[in-house]
Amino acid sequence: MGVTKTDLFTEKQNELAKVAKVFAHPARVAILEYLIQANSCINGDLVQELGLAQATISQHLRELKEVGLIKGSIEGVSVNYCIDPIRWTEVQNLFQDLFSGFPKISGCC
Amino acid sequence: MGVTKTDLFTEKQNELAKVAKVFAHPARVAILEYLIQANSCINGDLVQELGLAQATISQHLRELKEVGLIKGSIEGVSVNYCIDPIRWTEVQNLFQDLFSGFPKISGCC
DNA sequence: AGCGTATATCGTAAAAGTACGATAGACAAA
DNA sequence: TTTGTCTATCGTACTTTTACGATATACGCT
Repeated sequence: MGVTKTDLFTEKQNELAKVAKVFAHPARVAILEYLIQANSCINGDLVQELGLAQATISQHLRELKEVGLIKGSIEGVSVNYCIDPIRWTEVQNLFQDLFSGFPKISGCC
Repeated sequence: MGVTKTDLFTEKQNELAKVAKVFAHPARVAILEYLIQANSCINGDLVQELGLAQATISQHLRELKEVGLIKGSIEGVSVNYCIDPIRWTEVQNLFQDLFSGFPKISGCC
């Protein structure tokens, strides 16, 4: 995207935006869902599952890893990826805070 | 971004990604938070509050409107924006479904 | 050592996002 | 009607994202 003026916003707003960016691509959502039901997976699984090129999957995995939602452990030739439960809950709370901040009662427009 | 191969993914994955994209910018998060605490606001309020150009705010408001999270009603010269409670809950559930799908017990890596 | 498998990284083309000035349209007040 | 105010849209410059082929690296096996 273009330049984002992060200095205009609070740390929490920037953090939420950064995490949301990771959810903002169906491939990464699909990877997370696959990880949830399979518990763990390797890059190759996802190439089969999603039909994207290996390089593309690797790139998505890196972005998921960068925000801490997943972590990988080397298992011989391959790398085993899985969800980080601590970070997962952390991120869940981040969204929860925003969503629950809105009182459904306040009818307006 | 580049081209996203939406046809490779489920409708729900694409929908979640599309909504997440809206949260993926701190300005839009800030707008939503402002709307939550103020109940409603106009474009001009946000220009003051956020320090972005009027055209930029308008652009962000449009994206929020396009996914249905907010709606605006014309009020004389200005437009009153507020959160759509129905859509808000809908989106909340979309994220909730993903987050709650992961059973915290499954230790792995 | 040599081969096959698995992954990460580099480089790149195409597309989308961000921000803003300039402009246009709509309304209220003078 | 003219002026001032508020908002949306257009056009544009710049940045980031997406996807993939090509390549490099690392490991296990023979």
